[in-house]
Amino acid sequence: MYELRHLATLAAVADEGSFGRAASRLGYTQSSVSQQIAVLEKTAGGPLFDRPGGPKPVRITPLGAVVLRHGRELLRRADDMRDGIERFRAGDSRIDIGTFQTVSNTLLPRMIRELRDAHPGCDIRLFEEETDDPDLTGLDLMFFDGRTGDAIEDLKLLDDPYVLVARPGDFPAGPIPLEKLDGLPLVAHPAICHQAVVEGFLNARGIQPQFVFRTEGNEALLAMVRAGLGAALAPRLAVLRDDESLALHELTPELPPREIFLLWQAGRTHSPLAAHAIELARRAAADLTG
Amino acid sequence: MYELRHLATLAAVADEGSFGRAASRLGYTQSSVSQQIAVLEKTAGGPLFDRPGGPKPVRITPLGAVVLRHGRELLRRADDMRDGIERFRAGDSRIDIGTFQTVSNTLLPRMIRELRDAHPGCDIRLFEEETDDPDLTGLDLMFFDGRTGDAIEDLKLLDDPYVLVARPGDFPAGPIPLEKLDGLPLVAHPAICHQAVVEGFLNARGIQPQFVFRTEGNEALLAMVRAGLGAALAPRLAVLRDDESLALHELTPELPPREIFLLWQAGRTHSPLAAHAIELARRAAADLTG
DNA sequence: CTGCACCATCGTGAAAAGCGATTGATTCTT
DNA sequence: AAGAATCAATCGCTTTTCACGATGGTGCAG
Repeated sequence: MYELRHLATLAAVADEGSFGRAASRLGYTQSSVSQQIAVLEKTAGGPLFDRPGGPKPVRITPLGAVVLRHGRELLRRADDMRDGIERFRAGDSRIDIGTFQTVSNTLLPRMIRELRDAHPGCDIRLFEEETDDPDLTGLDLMFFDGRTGDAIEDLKLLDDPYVLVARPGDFPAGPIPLEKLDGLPLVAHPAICHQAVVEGFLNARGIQPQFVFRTEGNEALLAMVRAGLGAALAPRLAVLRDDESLALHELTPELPPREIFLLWQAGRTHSPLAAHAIELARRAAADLTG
Repeated sequence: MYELRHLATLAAVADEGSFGRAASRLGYTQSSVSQQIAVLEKTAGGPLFDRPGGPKPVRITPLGAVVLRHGRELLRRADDMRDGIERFRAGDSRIDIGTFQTVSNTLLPRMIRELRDAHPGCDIRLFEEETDDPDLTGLDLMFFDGRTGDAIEDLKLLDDPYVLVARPGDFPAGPIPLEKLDGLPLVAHPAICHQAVVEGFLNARGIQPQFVFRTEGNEALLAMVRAGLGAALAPRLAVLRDDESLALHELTPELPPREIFLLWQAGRTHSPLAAHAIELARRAAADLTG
């Protein structure tokens, strides 16, 4: 088996025309270089250099030229490999992240910005999908509002409490008793993911709001509220900014908050980029709640 | 420094999904594979595989994937190198040979045929040049009618005696005394290389033939003899085949024979192809004289 | 012939490779 | 729930390789 170390020595000898000079260039002794070339010559099956003797430079043989040509190519590729690994370790690589709407509007922008600042050359790819059954294949990380299967590890980022969003004046200020929701016309997200959990919670208590409109789009949801179609039962973070045309009411007792997790395939060792992304997501979530 | 042996092990583990299976595939023990991967992981600066434990297969990490991708490329190139060296050693390569007319017509055809038979894939390139001062740069071997500089080694192939070529009946059969050449109208090669030596030899003895025509072309030379322009003073091998229209006469005393050598750059280690070519030339020359 | 520059070789010590046995962890089976 | 099975890590040990310094031989120049 040829080894890169020997090929590097071969190239140095060819460059320098002398075993001794090659040795000092590489930090070896002359005898070591001599032995390395001898090993290479045994492997190749013939002499790689002609040694004229005396102060004349050694000259590559035809066989040596063949080995040298391939060897230099190999050494160049090995350098490429070192570079590639170095860049990967520096975070200059790719990360694929799954997300969903609320996260895309709240956590993600800040996290992406910070990640790009820290790793200018990196390639961040986002996949937005609203589903009950997250598919992590091909993704390094995924935001999701719930825990899932056992081949998946998670980090809980934050609790996103449910609130009632209404037009100012429609409800008295302050928390609203849960029973008031019974029969109330509401707009809401489709009954998937955590929305289904919340509605199950209400049903279990005999509270049955009247869902008059469902949409995945947060903006559409709020527009319906402004239009007077009804109040919205939605997670707090779905209401992006302070908006004077909308009033937010806590509920009492509280509904089970939507829990937002960051998921990844169990047992996976993260790339530096992914590890950093997890930390940034954690910090962004802490800032959002705090 | 990364080593090819470790990269081969890495690839085997990635293929097999198991240290132990990779070990038996490569003829190592499991512990050896474990250590090799550990070395690679230290070099790369992080884990290359996730080990779930138990019968689950190990899985490559993102960092491992980077190393593996480059490693496979390196291993592929190393295989190419082995192939290249193997083919070279099998003689499946190139040889550049310098020659001149007489050799091209006598020794070379047989030698080339035998060389191609022995090395079907080889690339033989011929460079025909008539000169006093042979230039071996870029040539593996060169035929020449004389020894030359000190940076050149040679193998004497044969003596090519000078003969007088005439029309049948122009001279009595048998050897011709050298003095008969004095004043004789002759056709001959240009006075270069060994021809110059021969004419110097005649001059030193006060013999001055009358050179009525000179040409490099052997066929032209013989055609002039047939046409009756004069006899030809030429090396024996310049007269290719038995030809009833021509009579060959030895000379007495003999002229210094043209010596035909095979030359190469001094100290050079020959490729297998060149070594074989030398041997074939030697044998062909022996057959020609014997 | 002597000095010089150069490579090969030898002996030695250190490092690495490789192996067998054992341990510890995890999963599958019963 | 307990045991069997699978698998990687680790330890102690031997063998091989690596690297070094010293020495010797060789071709060349003064």
